[in-house]
Amino acid sequence: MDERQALAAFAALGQEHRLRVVRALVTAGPDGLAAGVLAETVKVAGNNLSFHLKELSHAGLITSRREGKSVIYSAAYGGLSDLVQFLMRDCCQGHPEVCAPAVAALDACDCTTGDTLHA
Amino acid sequence: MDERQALAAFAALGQEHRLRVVRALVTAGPDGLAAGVLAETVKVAGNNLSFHLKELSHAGLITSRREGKSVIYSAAYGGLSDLVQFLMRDCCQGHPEVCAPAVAALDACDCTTGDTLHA
DNA sequence: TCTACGTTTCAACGAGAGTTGATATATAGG
DNA sequence: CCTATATATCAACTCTCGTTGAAACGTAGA
Repeated sequence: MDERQALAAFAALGQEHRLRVVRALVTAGPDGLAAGVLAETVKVAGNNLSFHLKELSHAGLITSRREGKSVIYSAAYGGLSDLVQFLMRDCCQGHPEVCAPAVAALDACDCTTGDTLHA
Repeated sequence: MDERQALAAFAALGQEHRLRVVRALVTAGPDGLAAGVLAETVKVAGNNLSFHLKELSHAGLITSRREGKSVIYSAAYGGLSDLVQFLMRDCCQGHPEVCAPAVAALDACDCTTGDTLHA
């Protein structure tokens, strides 16, 4: 991920309604949520939400698929991890203990309770 | 970290000059960089940079200390990790494999080459 | 085909963010 | 004390972003 993409992603997340959308989709999991459901969850008018969803999609943070009359949005987990990686890259110039908290933060994720990683 | 803080942090990072400042400080390490050096690095006028540094500081992403005539800024690694944690919290609702890439992204950090973590 | 529903697009308005230039504060040295 | 350096503050302007309302598009069922 280059600076331009990261910039778009952070700018997208720096907006109340868009951040709530991403959080809702991250917790919702890969099944995602319909645009209408998101509109109720985030309490934003449909047309306005559509604008934000477009921006999030363009920033590579969410993906969409049509299912009948509904459009289902889901979090782009790959894009999110790329963003985290961009932010913390080269954080350990001779001082590994400094950015350890950042890694520990993600370790708190349930992902790591299994033996999928750190095997 | 609550939503309001995360929002301020993401909004702060969603600006070209501020993102470059944070990246410069993250790679610089805990020793930090003087405001003047940052101004040259990011190529922003001093008065303008001051405005951005204030915003980053208020967002909890950087800290400052005075050393003689200079003011030295450094990355607030704790704030950064809190932000990452906020973004990815509850990402594993029954699908641990989904957010694994995000953790793997941070694992690529040199921090994890030592046995400080995952012991 | 017609109607209902869900979602998207468009133009216009209002509010806020970023830049600039001038000015002010703080520290160090002569 | 006076000057030079480093950084911060302020007011003004410009421009972009987010919201709103009206209208269009796409899909499913009668």
